Amino acid sequence: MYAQIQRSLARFIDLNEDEFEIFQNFLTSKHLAKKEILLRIGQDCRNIYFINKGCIRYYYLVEGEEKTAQFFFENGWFTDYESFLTGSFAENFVDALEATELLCLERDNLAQLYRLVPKFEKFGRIMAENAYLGIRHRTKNLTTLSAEQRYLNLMKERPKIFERIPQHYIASYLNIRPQSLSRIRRQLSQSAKHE
Amino acid sequence: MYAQIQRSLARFIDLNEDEFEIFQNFLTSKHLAKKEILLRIGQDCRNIYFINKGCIRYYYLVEGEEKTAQFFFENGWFTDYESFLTGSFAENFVDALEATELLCLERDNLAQLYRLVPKFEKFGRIMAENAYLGIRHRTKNLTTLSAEQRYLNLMKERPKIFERIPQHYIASYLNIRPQSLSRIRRQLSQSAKHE
DNA sequence: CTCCTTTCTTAACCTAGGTGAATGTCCGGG
DNA sequence: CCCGGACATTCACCTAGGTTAAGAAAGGAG
Repeated sequence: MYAQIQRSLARFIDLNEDEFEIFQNFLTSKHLAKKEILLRIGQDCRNIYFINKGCIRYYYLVEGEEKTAQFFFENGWFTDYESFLTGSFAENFVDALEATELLCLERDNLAQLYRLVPKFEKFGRIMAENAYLGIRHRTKNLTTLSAEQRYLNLMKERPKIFERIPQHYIASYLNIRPQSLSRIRRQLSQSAKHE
Repeated sequence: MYAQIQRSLARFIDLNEDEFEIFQNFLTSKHLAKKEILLRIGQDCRNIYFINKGCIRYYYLVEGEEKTAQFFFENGWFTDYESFLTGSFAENFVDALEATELLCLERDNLAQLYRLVPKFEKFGRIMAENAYLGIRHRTKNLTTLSAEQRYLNLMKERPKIFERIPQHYIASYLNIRPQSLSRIRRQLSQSAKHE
């Protein structure tokens, strides 16, 4: 149950047995059914989550329409950073696209960890840095590439997404309508034929 | 010279005199003329900068065209995070829009600070967290608002920008062409008249 | 297997914002 | 004070992607 998270953590900070045990004792586990909602808008996201198994969608609503900001898979970490860091109400939803198993680390426990094992400041820092690098990359894509380029790019960078996630969610992640994604796919397959 | 940075730092971490002095000794200062380039694409951004005075533009090139990612003013911190954190070559430019005075903290010195004064891990973490929150906000704007809404929004949130920064840079920050910003401004002023 | 829901595709039409080119304005340097 | 270059505006035209509506395919519950 803790093998994956231990491996993931080891990539950020060196912990001895005792330190990892302190960490481990702060964790709780949670199981989500497919489509189950983990976080609703207006809630306080008090946890950082590690995904042992499954797939998570992070999204928000704009005039009733769901906009997907990110997908997370096994061995990934996620949280609603705005809410987690500032204690403010989340402006986002999180749900499970598959049956999913999570490990949860509460904000207060992380704060305690910072005190008990100062090395965890580094963990917190690296989490934030990675979150930053990820969204920076995404934003650059969104502002500089056409929809078609974003689609091709995503296929190259994260082909796994196309094996597990329904197309209309992918469209939403690409910030286009499902119809537009269909159109792009057709155009690409036609221009491929004519070669 | 160090009064501003001390005040800014105090909002993140509590330091005693000695600790601040250690920090201060790691700083160097730098003066930029208007339009002077601080960081070029392909360079390694080895510093975090604090702005004592002036105004900085952070941008990148897409097919020869400058895309403004952010503006920074007095009492703000900035760096090219991708490059600073990973040591990779910067994909961005930084230049001064006005005569600007900076304080510079080198990557290696920050790493030393982490060792000498572990509290600075918290500083590093909060820097990264703030960078994350900032870009997240911007990305949400870019993906959910029309150009006109982004313009109105920016006027409300950061009116200072309009007093100091030429309009074509603002257009670039809004991710539209200068012509489009002109059109939007005209439309707004006309619809204002008809009320 | 059947029915119902969800997902995907196609097509006709629309619109926000890009493009290119011309004109006007302003500002700093000689 | 004047000239050249940078900046802003306007207009005519274009196009990527949105919208609406319909039907086809796929998949889960009973």
